[in-house]
Amino acid sequence: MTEKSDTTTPTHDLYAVRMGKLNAMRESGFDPFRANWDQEHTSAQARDLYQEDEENSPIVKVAGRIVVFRLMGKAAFVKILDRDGKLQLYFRRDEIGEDAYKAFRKLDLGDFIGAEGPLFKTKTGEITVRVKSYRLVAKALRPLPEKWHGLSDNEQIYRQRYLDLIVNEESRDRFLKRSKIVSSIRRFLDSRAFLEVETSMLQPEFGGAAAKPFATHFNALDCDFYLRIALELNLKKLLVGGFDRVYEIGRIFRNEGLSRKHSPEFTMLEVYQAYTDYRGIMELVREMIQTICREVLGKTEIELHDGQSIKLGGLWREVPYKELVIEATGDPQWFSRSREEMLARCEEMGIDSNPNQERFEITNDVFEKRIEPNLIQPTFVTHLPRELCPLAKLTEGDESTIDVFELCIGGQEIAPAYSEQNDPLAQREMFAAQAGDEQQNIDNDFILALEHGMPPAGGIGVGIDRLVMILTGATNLRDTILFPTLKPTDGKP
RNA sequence: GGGUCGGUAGCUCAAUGGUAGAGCAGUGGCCUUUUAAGCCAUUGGUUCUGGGUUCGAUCCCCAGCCGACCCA
Repeated sequence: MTEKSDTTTPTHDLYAVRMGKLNAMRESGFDPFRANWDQEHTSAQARDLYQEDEENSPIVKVAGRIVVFRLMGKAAFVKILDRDGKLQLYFRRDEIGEDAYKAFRKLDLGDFIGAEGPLFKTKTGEITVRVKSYRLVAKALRPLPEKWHGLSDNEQIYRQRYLDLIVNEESRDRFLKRSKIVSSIRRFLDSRAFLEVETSMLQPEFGGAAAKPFATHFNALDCDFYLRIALELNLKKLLVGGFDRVYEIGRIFRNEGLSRKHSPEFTMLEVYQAYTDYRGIMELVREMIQTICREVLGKTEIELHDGQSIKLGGLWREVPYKELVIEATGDPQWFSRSREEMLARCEEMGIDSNPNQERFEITNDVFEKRIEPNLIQPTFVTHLPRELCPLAKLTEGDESTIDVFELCIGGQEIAPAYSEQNDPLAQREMFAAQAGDEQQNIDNDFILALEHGMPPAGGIGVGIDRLVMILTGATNLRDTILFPTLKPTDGKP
């Protein structure tokens, strides 16, 4: 393996120097790759043990990667990084002995060490371990990126995320928050008696959303399968089966382009609750996001780069889709206009709209380009046109719209929610209308389930990556995904 | 897919149609409370790839690859 990495990446001096140090150690009988250390305290735990009365300061045993190395003759300051962050260590020749100090001087940035000693405060007040003994427990053969500017080459950040996590604190912090957000979601839903389930990713048919799937081949059955594009249909079958509060957090795949806001694989939370409707879900999702804010961020206000802030506390604005469109177009009669009239108005407004589109699609262009980007504060956009989703119930009294809301925050759509359609006959009609010439694509399996009876229910899908983006101030979806999809490199590193 | 910008040392970045530079990292030396530690010395380059123009190209031109941003 070592030879292989030598051929894929040119050996440079920094690598050779570190290899030399490793070989010298091995020849002297110490192999850092066979060493270990009992880490008894994380950096944060160690710091918590500090006592002003330093005589009584306990001995701590810590371990981590060396990220700062300041050598000053017969003493040195080192900082190690562990899962809780950084901790400063102070090495002195007269504390650890001549031989140990001599070996210590040969350590490199990036090496993993364990260290033990009492705590003290430096002149500038930083809690530091006065090292009595230490051990090298893994050698880094390659150098870390530059300590001050970190790593800024995007491709390297994504392909070698580990380097980004080591040197870019903001990135490290964002991924820690992502994990906490997900576990906070689980706690919240579990506490309300929702059942977490896992449904199939590999499916013979795909459905539940309008998106192109990734296709794959199942050799044993010699037929094509698809990676799921939504969780919806399976979860509703579980409502039929009597699991009347379910959720799934899982990866879904959509065979579309990449952009700042789109990734071909992303994480979706879908929640279904029986005996409620979209209004009940409205309250559920607001409370869920507010709980996450409290637990993970400790606040409900998020500062944006332009000085504005998103205020997630309290009640959220609620406004019908039609009202927003009429306001944006300045045309109270918008919804009775012809396609031509709509297109003409779009042109006036500088909106590029495909002239072959249906009226609802043109209207949706107005929404996506002129309305959504301005919905910075959390907003429930309600009563969308029925054509936009075939899986929701029609609004009583206005059958041109459906009982849904689209939650927008920070100018992005975060979560669509519906009063779920449970009338199998209406569902079949909606599917048929949508399928047009491709009636064979109607999901009869799903309708069969509905025919057995599904309780009235509300449901919601939350794009976790986008939620993390908003809550952590990321400007690019890929900054919230540890290993985002990239073009292949043809085997080159 | 289109437009704009970029690709130079391990990392972050300069520069020039005429022998390619800095900071950090590395190496050697000084330095026992540093905070991007400091001081002295020093190693390190297929300037993304392939063509072209030119006496001479890292720079100019063309094509390609990769990336970022914007648009579709």
